[in-house]
Amino acid sequence: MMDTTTFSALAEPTRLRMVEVLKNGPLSVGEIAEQLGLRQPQASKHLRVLLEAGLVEVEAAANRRNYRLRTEPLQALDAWLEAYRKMWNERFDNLDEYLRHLQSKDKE
Amino acid sequence: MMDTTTFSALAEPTRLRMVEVLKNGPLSVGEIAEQLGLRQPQASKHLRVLLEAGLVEVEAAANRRNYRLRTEPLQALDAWLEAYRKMWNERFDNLDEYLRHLQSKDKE
DNA sequence: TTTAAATATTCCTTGACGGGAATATTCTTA
DNA sequence: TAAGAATATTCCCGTCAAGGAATATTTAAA
Repeated sequence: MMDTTTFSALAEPTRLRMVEVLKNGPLSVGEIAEQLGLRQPQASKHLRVLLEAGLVEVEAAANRRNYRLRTEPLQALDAWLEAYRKMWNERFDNLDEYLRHLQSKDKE
Repeated sequence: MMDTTTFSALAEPTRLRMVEVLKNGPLSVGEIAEQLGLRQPQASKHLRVLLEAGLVEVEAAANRRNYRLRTEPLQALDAWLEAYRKMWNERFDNLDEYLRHLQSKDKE
């Protein structure tokens, strides 16, 4: 069963934006705060949550701390979704079948 | 940009379990409550959140209300993940490339 | 070694969320 | 129409998360 940690972390709009910004590559706290219009302490606090959720990792570089996105939790999410993908594919197949049915009737 | 509603709804363990149980098909409130060991009011309350998040839909059948999983929000999640799938595929490609590199060195 | 920049942490307050218990609502059936 | 089953809602309470402000910590540079 899927753990809710990833969902909780991403349920906060600011943190979701952080993840999206980090998609383009690692950034320092200051850069993240600037891009999102946050005060530095709030940026640090949210990054801490993301860190504890395993969604980011840190690398200290001199004065700065660079945060990089980790894909593992997202891959887990992806795997969790697998079971549900079957659902909508299945439904699409049904629709597809129905459309074929209509079409064959059309020929008559 | 992805909406956080789906994440919020799934961040609650009980609601996540509800979604997973509903994967097998629609269930009434009472059935859901029973399967998850919940009191009926709590089940109704959580189902309301899922309903407002668009993760389930209801169909009234006599005395009962049958809740069915809706895949749209999950499909949106799936689409959102697409951008990140590229990341880990890319990384895998790099590893792959590296292994090929090692192998070609091996031949020397 | 003092100063300054970058980042993390703490304290405080407020608002949202979840559970429990009781009650209201809806629909069926006698 | 009254009674009962299934479900929804309300009220209360405790907890927790998030923002603001201030401060601590770490590291570089003068």
